[in-house]
Amino acid sequence: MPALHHGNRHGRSEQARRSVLEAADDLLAERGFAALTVEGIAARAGVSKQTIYRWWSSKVDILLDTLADDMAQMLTPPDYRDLRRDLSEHLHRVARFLTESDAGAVYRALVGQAQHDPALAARLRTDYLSEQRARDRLPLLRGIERGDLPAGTDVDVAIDRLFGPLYLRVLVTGEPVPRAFTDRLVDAYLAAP
Amino acid sequence: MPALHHGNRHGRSEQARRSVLEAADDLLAERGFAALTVEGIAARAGVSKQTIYRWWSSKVDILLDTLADDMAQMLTPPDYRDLRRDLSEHLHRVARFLTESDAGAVYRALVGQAQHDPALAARLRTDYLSEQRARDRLPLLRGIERGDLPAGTDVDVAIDRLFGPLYLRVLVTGEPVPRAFTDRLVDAYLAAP
Amino acid sequence: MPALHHGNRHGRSEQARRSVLEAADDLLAERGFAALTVEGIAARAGVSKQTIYRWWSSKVDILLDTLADDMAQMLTPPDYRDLRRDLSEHLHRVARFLTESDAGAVYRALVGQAQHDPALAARLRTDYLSEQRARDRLPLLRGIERGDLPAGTDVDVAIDRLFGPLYLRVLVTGEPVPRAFTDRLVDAYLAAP
Amino acid sequence: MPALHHGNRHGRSEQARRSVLEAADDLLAERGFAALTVEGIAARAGVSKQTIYRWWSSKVDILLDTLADDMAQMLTPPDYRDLRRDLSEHLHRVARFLTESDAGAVYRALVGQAQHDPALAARLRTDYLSEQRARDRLPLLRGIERGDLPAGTDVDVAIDRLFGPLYLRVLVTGEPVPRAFTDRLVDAYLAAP
DNA sequence: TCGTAACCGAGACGGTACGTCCTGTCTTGTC
DNA sequence: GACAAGACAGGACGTACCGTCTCGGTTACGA
Repeated sequence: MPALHHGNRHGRSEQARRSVLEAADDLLAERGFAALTVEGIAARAGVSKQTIYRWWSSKVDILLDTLADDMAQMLTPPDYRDLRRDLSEHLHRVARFLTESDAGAVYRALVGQAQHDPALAARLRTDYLSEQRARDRLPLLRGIERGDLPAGTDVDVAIDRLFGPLYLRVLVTGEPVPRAFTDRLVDAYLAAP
Repeated sequence: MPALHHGNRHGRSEQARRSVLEAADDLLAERGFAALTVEGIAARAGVSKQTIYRWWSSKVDILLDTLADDMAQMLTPPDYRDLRRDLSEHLHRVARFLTESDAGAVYRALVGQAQHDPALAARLRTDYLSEQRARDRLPLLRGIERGDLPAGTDVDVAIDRLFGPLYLRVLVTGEPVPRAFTDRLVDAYLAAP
Repeated sequence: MPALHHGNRHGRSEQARRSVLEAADDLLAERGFAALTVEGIAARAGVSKQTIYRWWSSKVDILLDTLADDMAQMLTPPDYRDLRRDLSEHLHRVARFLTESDAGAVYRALVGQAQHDPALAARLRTDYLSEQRARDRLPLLRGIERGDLPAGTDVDVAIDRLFGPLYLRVLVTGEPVPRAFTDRLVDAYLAAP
Repeated sequence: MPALHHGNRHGRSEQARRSVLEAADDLLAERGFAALTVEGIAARAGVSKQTIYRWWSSKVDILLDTLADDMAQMLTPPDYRDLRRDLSEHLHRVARFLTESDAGAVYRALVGQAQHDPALAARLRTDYLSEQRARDRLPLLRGIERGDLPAGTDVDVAIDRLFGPLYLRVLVTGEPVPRAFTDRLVDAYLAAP
């Protein structure tokens, strides 16, 4: 394993890749998406622009790369074998991811940018949101299996009802999303699933 | 009354103002937010860049201006003296506004941009979203007054539950928002208000 | 007699005219020709741009106006009935006009600008330089009349020989033009007229 | 030796440099200094504005660059071992340079602009005029060495007397500068050196 | 062991849009 | 009818990034 190298015939430099992703993350957190430029990332990462364009197509592409691992890691729902608790915990984690984590800031920036860029929107959906949707379904599917939810439950509508209000606050109104709020959404859902 | 004039000490040219707003609207619809430039708007509107910068601070500022009238006009909830029908109709109109109208495209672009620009986010909230929130409250307040809803109903949470799933589809997943979906949200809310 | 008025049916405002000429002069002296703008003159003079364009065609036109009186006044050669003294004194005065006076600064700016603007060059020659040339001829013509110079003396070449070195220093090399230098030119000319 | 390349870490593109200088020269000759713009030069040269600003600070800076070679080449005095002939020929060449050559047009434009711009004036003097002055001194120094001129001759005043009338005609009066005129200046100088 | 291929940094290149400044024209209402 | 005020279309300014390109240096396999 070549560990850290500065370029050779055997593949890209892992060091350069990490520097770029970290620089992009840092600059996004420090200055925001609007002030994020490929030139800035290159300078911060100590990397040439060419190296960036060799491996990524744009600053958005870099951000998508930084997101890949984090989402699966942070947003996999727990399994307490208790529907209410599973939902409550998962919603709370999603809320914290979106509002407090660096990865959440990247996510919000990408969802924002997707409003201007249909190609990004499509890519986000196929590569990221569909996987997240699959994770979000898990607690509900387990609930159906256990008989805590009726067999015919429309899981997708359930997810829209549970997570929609959360996204509304995060993306539109900017209101905080405390646990009391997410728990109330769970209550409302369970009262009329 | 000076009606249409060409700009003098007594104020700006109404003709120039309208040309700019229309040009911005058209270009957004035709090419999208990313391809929208102040230079392009100026050229399309037959107006100098200086005139644009005299009255607006950025392309975002222009778009905010195009939005002002449309929102109040398109998104005022009807009053059928029937809570279910009021909510159903209003949600449906909001859904159509967001997904089908030119003004909705402007709105989505601005919400997207607000993810990158806290100042825009703040301005959107104080100048636009709070007014819309006030309009959204009306059917529910009337329902409470009529006794169709309990006196202690938390109207804001109700709005989050009713509209959140809609925004999730529009801004994130890109799924369509048919009337069947919005009606289902109304059903779920009324089943456990 | 309308004395000072603010614009009316009785003709142009003398106050506005003076303000503009003074403002132009001051700004040229303070900031130089390059930083001189019609807008700046208007602001400094407390006059509208329209008023300037009503009476002058450009900033150059204003400067020409400021020059008109000064040149005749400052550059009329004295008559001591002594060729050497007349020439010495006149050359010295021209040198001081060009290097030390505000009007000289205007003159240098206009000669500079005339290198870029053939119309200005033509106007300078017909309206200003020809009159100055006529004044410069006077001491020599009087010298011929008195018999101090040969009858066939080429007065124009004489003027070129006497004043050319002076202009070379003022316009090109930037060297000072002390009286010793101008007197030396007179000596050289009189030694071989 | 990389000869012609397209610009990289090892230096600028010689092709871009030449294109810019030629374009500036052509445009000055065609339309004059006032109509010369950096944008116009960039467009004509097929070069981006950024490339121009990377290497030159203004259109004046470009023109200075075009002048460098031409002056030394066109204005080096000949050596016929004959003072009168050397001076006559050199003056005539300078006159033709100033009035007929493209480089002379550039020179006149720069001297004109130097009236508005002290920094340019200083740069012209240190980088160009002093070298030219050195060349202008050569015939006179050789004349002194040969004994054709007195040992104590003030060479600088001699140059002012010989060239001043020429510059007066070129820069101020616009009169032609035929060989008869320059020869007459030589005669006058040699009659009273 | 040395050539060679892939990757690296550096940075110049042609472009596009930015936001500012000034030009010269115009319109309005006052004096 | 001249004036102050100032909005207007136009266009050049100088700057910031974009995405592409070429260069010379570094690394490590394979001939």
